[in-house]
Amino acid sequence: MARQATAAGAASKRSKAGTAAAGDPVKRDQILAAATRVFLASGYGGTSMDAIAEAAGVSKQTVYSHFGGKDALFGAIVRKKCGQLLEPLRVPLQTPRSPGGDPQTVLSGVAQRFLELILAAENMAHYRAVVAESRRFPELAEAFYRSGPEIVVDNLARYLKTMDREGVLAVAEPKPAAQLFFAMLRGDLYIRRLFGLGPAPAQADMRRAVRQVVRVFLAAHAAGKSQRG
Amino acid sequence: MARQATAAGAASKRSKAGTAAAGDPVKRDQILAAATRVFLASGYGGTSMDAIAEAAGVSKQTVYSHFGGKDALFGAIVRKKCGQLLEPLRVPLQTPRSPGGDPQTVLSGVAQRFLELILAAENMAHYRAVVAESRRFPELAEAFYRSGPEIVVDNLARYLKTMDREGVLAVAEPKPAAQLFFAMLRGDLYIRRLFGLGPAPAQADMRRAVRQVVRVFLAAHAAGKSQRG
DNA sequence: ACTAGACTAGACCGTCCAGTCTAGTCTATT
DNA sequence: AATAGACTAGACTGGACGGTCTAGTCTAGT
Repeated sequence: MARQATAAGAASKRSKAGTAAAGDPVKRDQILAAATRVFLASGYGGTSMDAIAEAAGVSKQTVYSHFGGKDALFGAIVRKKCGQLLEPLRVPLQTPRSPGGDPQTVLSGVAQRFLELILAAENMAHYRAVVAESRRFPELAEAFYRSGPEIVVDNLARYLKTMDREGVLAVAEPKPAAQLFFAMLRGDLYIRRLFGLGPAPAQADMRRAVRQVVRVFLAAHAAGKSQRG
Repeated sequence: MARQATAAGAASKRSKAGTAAAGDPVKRDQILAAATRVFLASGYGGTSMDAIAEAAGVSKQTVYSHFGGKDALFGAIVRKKCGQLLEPLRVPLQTPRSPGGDPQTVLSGVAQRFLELILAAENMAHYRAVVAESRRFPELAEAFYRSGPEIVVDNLARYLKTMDREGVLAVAEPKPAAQLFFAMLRGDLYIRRLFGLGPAPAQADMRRAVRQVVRVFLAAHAAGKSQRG
């Protein structure tokens, strides 16, 4: 554990040389990629450092040089995936009062993308790992929440607020409404998948779920209603 | 692992003697209770058989005599908790068209009980354990789903079907509607708790969530609407 | 040619742990 | 008193694993 200082220090110092050839960062990415695969497939406890080194095609010592130890490596891969989580969701709400989108279209798009995201095998595994280790690594659980659910909700809440202001929808409390919207999408399709029951849902299943959720949400927030939440 | 036959056989045979004094089932329950505590607190991988034996105040060998090994013991405690899951929910829908319950009251009751149930620390831990080990023990994940989410949904779906038939609500597809209802309750309150963020929610938070969910659900299924789901 | 630093292969250490085994205790039946 | 069966305490085995260490290779810059 004290060893990491050596390697980390050396690594950050080495960047002075402009040698674009092989070296540090490539190996690092190899390890990160392999570790992601193995950790997400077998969980923290079920993964050995030997297995990671082998999967990365790298010596064990190299793993320890780049990352300090098992905990740190696990943390690194979880955080990295957290950072990538929302990439597919950065599109929709840049256009809050855009011309080409009535609420139903916008919400359907968000819902569809969100559903695809959370049902993707890799993200399921990520979620499972975070939940499983939320006791051992509470910071990771928090990081996940902040970089996933929270951001997504805030984005939608902002959109809903705008729609409310413009009289298109009636959303007295945008944040709880947005939370509910995404909660609805973590429905049966999701928990069945989380438990590994049955095959991956078909596109048709997902579209049906999206339609249902959007329909219910719009029914509750049709303009003119005075509801909160 | 082959050893369990000996003990199990002996145990089942011994029941001929009517000796109500100490003996088998008491120890068994001690072990089960302790194992539940330790497993749910530390997860499968983080729990040692020595720890369980000590927590149960029992010799290690006794643990192995009653249950065949670690896997079997874990399976036993998870299944047992699955069986107990729904006890607090067996009350509500015995009265589908009862006199004293408009849908809002009935649904609020169901929602409140469900929310209390899934937010209880012990059940959270149970859920976390099942999710974490759903790869290693897929049968347990399935058992959980069948004895938890599925039953609850079917109950509510039956109720909604009745309400639809009587024209009190408009629920074209009872089962998806019921699934959505419970999905809404697994909202922000729930995932924050699942990740161990923040303190246990106050009663007021829960009541607010229940109100929101019931309001949205009823808005979408008000009698007269022709919606599906 | 020399050197420095990243890398490899794999031996190695200490620890933890599932599961087994032994020796002995306690209780109840016969 | 003798016996049988459940239990206890704890030593023990075998293997897995996190992490360290050694010896040596390969590549670049000097």
